[in-house]
Amino acid sequence: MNFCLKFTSIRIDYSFFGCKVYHIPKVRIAGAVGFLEALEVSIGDKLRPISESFTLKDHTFNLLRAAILDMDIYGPEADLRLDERKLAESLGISRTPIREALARLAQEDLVQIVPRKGVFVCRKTREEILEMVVTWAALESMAARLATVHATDADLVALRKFAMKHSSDAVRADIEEYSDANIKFHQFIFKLSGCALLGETAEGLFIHMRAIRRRAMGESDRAQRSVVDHMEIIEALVARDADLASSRVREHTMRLHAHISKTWARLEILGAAKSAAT
Amino acid sequence: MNFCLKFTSIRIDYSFFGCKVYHIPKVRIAGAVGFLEALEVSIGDKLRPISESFTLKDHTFNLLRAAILDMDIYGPEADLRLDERKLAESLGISRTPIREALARLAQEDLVQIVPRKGVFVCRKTREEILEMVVTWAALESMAARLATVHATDADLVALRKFAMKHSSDAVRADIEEYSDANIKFHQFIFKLSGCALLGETAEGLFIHMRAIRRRAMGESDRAQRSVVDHMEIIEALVARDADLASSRVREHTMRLHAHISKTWARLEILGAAKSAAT
DNA sequence: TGAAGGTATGTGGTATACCACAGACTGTGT
DNA sequence: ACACAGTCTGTGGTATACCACATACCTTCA
Repeated sequence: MNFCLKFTSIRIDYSFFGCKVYHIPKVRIAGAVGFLEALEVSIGDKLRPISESFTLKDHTFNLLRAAILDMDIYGPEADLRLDERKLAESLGISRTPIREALARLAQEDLVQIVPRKGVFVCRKTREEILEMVVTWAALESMAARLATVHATDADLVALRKFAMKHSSDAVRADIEEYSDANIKFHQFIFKLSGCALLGETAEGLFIHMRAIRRRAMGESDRAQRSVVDHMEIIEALVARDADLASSRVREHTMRLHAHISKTWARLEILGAAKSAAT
Repeated sequence: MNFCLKFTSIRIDYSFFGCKVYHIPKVRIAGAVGFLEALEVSIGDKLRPISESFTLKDHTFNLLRAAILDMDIYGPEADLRLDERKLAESLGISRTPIREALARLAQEDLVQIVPRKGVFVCRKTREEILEMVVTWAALESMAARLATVHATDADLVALRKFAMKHSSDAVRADIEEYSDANIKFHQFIFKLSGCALLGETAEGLFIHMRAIRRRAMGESDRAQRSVVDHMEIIEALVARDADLASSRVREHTMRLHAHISKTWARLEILGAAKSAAT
C-alpha cells in the first residue's frame, strides 16, 4: 500500500480553505466572534461556527488513524512502515505535528515507534485479538445489564425495529450491509447502557478489530446465527432480566471468540508474515 | 501544588548519570554491546542491560504521569496548569519531548490541551468517576469468570493466603496498608484471568481513580466489609462457579459505586472548586 | 471617569536545523 | 574470494526560532 498516494487526495481537502496548509490557523477569528455579534445577525450566523481551535496535530491524528484503519494491515505485502518525513511532505506540513500525532497513535497501540528504526503500524497477534474480544464481551455484557435498567420501552422498541430492519441483509447473505448493521446494533446497546465510558472503551478496542472483523465475517452461517442472537438479546432486555441479557450478550460475543479461534491458522500465517517483514 | 518544586528532586535523578540531561542519549552504547561481549564476561555482564532505547519523550511521559497521579488534583487550591516551558526548564530539556509526552497524556485523558490557553490536568467529574467504577466492574467480573477456568488450585491458595494476610490491616483499620493490599487483590484476580488486556484496560481506569480512592477510603466499615467480600469471592473461585464469582466481584465493585454516589456532595463541591479556579 | 483601542506579554502551534545512531554500501587489505 | 573497516545515507530524537492568538494591562480620548 502506498501511503503517499493515499494522502494526495487529503491535500485537496486542505486546499479547500483556499490557502496553504500551514496558514489555516490564521483563518481562526474566535476572538472576533464577539465583534461579529454586534453586526447584523445575518452575517454573524453564517460565520459563527468557524472551526473552533483546529490544530494540525489533531487533524493529522485523525487522518493517520483513519488511514491505518483503512489499511490492509494483514495483507502479506502490506507496507507497515510510516515515514515521518514522507508523511510530512505528503500533507504539506512539518514533522512536528506529525510526530505528536504519532505519539498519540502509539499511546493507542496503533503504531509502534522504534527509535532510530522507524514507525510501524502494529499488527495484532491472534492472542491479542482474542483478548480484545474477551474484553469487548466484558464491556458489552455490562452494558446490556445496565440497559435493562436504563433503557426506556421506546428505546427497546427502536432497537428491535432496527434489528429487524437489517435481519433481511443477513438472510440474503449481504455481508457488507449486515456487518455495518451488526456494529450499529452493538453500539446501540452501549448507548442504552447510559454509561458512555463503556462504549468509548469498547470503541478503542473495536478500532483494532476492524481489519480482522472484515476478514472473519464471510464465514458460513455466522450472520444468520447473529440475527437469532440479537433477537434473543432484545427479548432479555425487554424482559428487564439483567442476568439473562448480560449472559446472552456475553455468549454472543464469545461465539465470535470461538470463531476466531477456529480461523487460527489463517491469522497466524498472516502474523508470521509480520516477523518476516521485520 | 508547585510543580517546579516537584521536579527539582527529579533532576537529581537525572544528574545521577553524571551529565546534563540532554546528554543522556549519548551514553547509550547499544551498538557497542557486541564489542563488549568480546571482552571479559565480568564486564559485559555488568553493562549489558544499559537502558535499551531510552528516550526523553518516554521518560518525560512516565515522569509527568507519576507526578500527576501524586498530585492532589482535587484539592481546592491545586494548580492544574502545566506550563510546557517551565517543565522544560525544570527537567533541563527542550519543549519537544515534553510536548510529545503531553500529547500522549492527553490521549489518555489525563490532561487537556487547550490551544493557546494551556495544558491542564483533567479533573474527573463525579459522573465520570462513577462510569469508571462501572467499567472497572465489567472488566473485573469478566476476569473473575475467566479465573474460575484458568486459575490453578495453587493460584487460589496463594490468593487466599494473600487476602488473609492483609485482613488484619482492615480489622485494625490500618487504612493505608489495607488500601494497598486491596488494590493488589484486585490485580491478582486480573492476573488469574489469563487475559492481560482486561488488567491493562482496568489499569488505565484505575490511574484516574487513585486520587478519589484515597479520599473515599476512610469511610466507616468499608474496609471490613471489603474483607468479607474478598473471602466470598475467593470461595466462588475455589468452587469454580463462574457465574457466582462474576456476580460477587461485580457486586463488590458496585458497592464502591454506591458508596461514591453517597459521598456525592463532597466530590461535587471539589468539582465546583475546579470551575472557580478556571 | 470611563470606555475603547492599542500594546506588551505569554501561551501553545509550527517549522526547521542539527544530532546520534543503525544499516547498507563500498573500498581495501589479506 | 573474503573479511573487515570506513563511509554514506536515512531514521527518529532533540533543540531552537518564530508564529498567531489570547489576555491583561495601559494609554488615550470623549
